[in-house]
Amino acid sequence: MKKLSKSLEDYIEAIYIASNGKDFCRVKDIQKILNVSKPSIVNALSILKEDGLISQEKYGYISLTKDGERKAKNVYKKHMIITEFVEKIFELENVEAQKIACEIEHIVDKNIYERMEKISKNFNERTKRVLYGENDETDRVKGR
Amino acid sequence: MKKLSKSLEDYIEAIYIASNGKDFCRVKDIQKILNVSKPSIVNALSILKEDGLISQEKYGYISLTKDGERKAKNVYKKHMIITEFVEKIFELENVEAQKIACEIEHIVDKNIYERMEKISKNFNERTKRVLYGENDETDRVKGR
DNA sequence: AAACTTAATTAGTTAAAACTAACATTGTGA
DNA sequence: TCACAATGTTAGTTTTAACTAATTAAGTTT
Repeated sequence: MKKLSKSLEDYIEAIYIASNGKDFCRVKDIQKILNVSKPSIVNALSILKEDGLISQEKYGYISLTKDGERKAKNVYKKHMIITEFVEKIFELENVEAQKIACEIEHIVDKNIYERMEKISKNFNERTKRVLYGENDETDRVKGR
Repeated sequence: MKKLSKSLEDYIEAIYIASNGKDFCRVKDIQKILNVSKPSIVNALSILKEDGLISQEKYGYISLTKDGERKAKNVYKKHMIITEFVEKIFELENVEAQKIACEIEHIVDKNIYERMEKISKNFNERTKRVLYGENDETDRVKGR
């Protein structure tokens, strides 16, 4: 299965989110999520169709194929992991973190987002203090 | 001063690096750094010229203007900060970190890379242990 | 200084990803 | 049911950033 471009990753992720539990969505649902013109979407859909990641007949519902769903879930998971990581490590609002995740998700490979996941899983107040170099219990013990 | 596109940021950074202390460089020096064709470089130079960030006469040396140098230093500094951060937090080789930094540097804003800087400055073995959830002194004290 | 090599430029093309305007289809309310 | 609104598609354009091939200029060597 060949690699999708950044923008196609965004589209397939948006289709997944737009479907929201159901097994289909429509162009307008994607539009709400991505804020691009309908022709842009239609064009992207035609490529995803060629790649066998979605199916849709003219003027009809859009749905992910097995392959497409696998792909979409991957992208989405990555997105979630990165958002959480960015949110925690830089102390950002979710909305802000989302924005950054959107861009970073096309850059980082598995190795890295697995590390992000690990770090997030472990993250707490102390992590934050240690990270930003504020004093914590350990420092007091050592008399600094 | 208007914002440069990602690729122009890369070009101006490359010019800065290619100049390497001197106050000029040549197209071929940029080519070594960016691995793009000469026409691509020439085209980028024409835009940077229009924007008043570099000066060059035909077939001549390329040099940054005051504005251009300021801009270039900014981009370069950002690049260094991000590289260091990525290197430390994900335990990557410098080369790997560089690659990621190249892409991320066009995404993150001041607020974020200042946080990166802070984190890097403070980073040590203990930070790493805490981040990845391995036991350290504090844990032992607490008898976990 | 003529010939050759290296470097830079010009001209023209390509590809990705967006857009607008115009058109087609579907669905709904009067 | 027919008209209108909402949705989707087509066609054509624009922008950005790359490319190759061909040309021109500069620098070196003999």
